[in-house]
Amino acid sequence: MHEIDDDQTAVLRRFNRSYTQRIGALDDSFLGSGMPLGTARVLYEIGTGVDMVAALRARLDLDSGYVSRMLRRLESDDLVVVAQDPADRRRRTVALTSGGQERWDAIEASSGRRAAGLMEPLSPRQRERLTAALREADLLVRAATVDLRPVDPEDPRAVVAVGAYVDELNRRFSEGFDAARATREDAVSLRPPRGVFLVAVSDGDPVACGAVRTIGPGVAEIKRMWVDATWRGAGLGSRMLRRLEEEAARLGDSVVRLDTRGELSEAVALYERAGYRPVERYNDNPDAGLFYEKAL
Amino acid sequence: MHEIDDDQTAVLRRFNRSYTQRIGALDDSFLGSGMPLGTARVLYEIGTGVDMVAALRARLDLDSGYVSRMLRRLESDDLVVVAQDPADRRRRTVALTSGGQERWDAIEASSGRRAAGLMEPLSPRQRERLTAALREADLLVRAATVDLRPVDPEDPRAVVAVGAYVDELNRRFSEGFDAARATREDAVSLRPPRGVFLVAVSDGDPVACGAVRTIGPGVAEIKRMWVDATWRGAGLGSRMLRRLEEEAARLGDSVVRLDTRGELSEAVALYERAGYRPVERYNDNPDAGLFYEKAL
DNA sequence: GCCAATCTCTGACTAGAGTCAGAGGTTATG
DNA sequence: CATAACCTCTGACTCTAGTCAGAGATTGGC
Repeated sequence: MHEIDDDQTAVLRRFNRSYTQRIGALDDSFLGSGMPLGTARVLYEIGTGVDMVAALRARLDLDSGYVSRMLRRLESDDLVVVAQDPADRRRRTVALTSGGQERWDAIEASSGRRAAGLMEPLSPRQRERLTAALREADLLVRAATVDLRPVDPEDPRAVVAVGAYVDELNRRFSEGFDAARATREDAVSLRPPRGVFLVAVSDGDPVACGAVRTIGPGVAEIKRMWVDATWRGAGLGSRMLRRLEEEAARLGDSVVRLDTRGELSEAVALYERAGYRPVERYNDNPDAGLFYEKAL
Repeated sequence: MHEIDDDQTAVLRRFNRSYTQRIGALDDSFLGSGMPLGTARVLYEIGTGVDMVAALRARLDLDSGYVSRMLRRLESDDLVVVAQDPADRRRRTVALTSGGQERWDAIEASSGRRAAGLMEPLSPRQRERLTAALREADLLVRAATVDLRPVDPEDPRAVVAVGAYVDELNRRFSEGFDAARATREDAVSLRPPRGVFLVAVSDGDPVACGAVRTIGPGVAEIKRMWVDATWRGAGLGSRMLRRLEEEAARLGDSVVRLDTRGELSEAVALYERAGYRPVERYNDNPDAGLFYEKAL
């Protein structure tokens, strides 16, 4: 790996210190709502559309008993209603009551006011600088902390990612790719022991995917490379590619191939940067025009 | 005031959310130390050189009883020694023991490792982008959250600030300005009811200062404008100037004057941007070559 | 149709963070 | 030199956050 500069970690740590001391106080806007922070966070998530208790727990990474108790409190304050999910009666759904919605709006407004208050002392130009810096830092911090995890091609997150991938191909080439067919195909070849499907998940949402499978003795092929449009430029593609190569090695392969097409210029640039070299057509994929190979 | 863009607060809030969820975990490095976060923070501050219990309390903004208890715990773990301050025996001093220093080093190292771990997935170029963005954000966030507060010219913070101001003049012009004399003069004219002395304090340290005093019927004069070199470019100077003008108005003045010299180009630019216009020499300050005035 | 797995809930805890009221010694001030 | 102001400490609390063990209802897989 590349060495990490001490100055860089120092900047991060310095920022962390000043930030938690100052803006960390933004969290207190939750406190201004008169309920404990944990409870307010739960209410907030419900307001943003999380409608299953299990999803809530996964999102906030909390103990089930703890969440249950907080929901009970919110219920007795008449801010949410919890009901049985008719589809699976073990599960429970949550929703804001009208009073809960009001409270949510109030939290939202107060949080916005605090953010505005923080920026208030700055001149318009400085605000723009701060906003730009935070936007950049946000993208990179998020990108650095997504985890690439192997999932089954039929896992909901994989299905969503492939759906987005196919949508994009259709938007760009309008040639009628079919997401359901893609998933059916993937289910055959892109799972152990012949292949691996990886998704990059951030806040529970898939933001990138990629897969690899063995197509011949010692030869692997990379498929389904996709990065969400808002996440490009943060190095997610190359990270995914690197991980897929590791997976190929683990499958026992020493050569990696892939097909793509010239119009996907970001992808092509990514592959070439990563050391892939053009080769002759090695399959009969009618949608592909360019073929690449790399020896591991 | 200027309107604050909703998009800008949205960026700030989005950043805040992703940040506290991800890097906020940097704080856990304190937790890895086996002691509660509060206690670890206290130990950390002592290690950075805070040597008075009172300073510690002010710095972390904690209840005196609470700090006392944490110190007791650190003492019983043989990490710090608390002793009476001989100069003022109500006060107590704190220092790390050798064991405490070891522990501090360990916390420091682990915190650095975590920061490095966060950056590890990023490519060198992305790391540079992240570092630059955080550096910029840090400066602006700090600048936005300093508070400008009126203090007595003999307040230690004012004395330190004036000292830095005089040092800088001496470095740039080497004409033997004298800090002690400056403070003596300020103590006469730059305190209520005739004048006001403002310091910008960040983390307990003065990072900018400025003062205003009435020098004639309806006429105020601005003095001691200084911004710490590492804090320039964050709008602290114009904020200070604006506040001083408000103070002048409060003193009942409607015209503000000031003197400076052409070599102080940043200062001159600041004044001109703020609407100050050159006027004839209005005093006999031998160190000044330029004179400005603004009607409020 | 049984058994294991899943989801949610309750009860019983622990530990950390922080507040408040005063006691006791010490120093500035008129 | 009395008195107010100051600094630190102890005791007695409150509130949150979070954990753990199981009970009860429900569902999926063989």
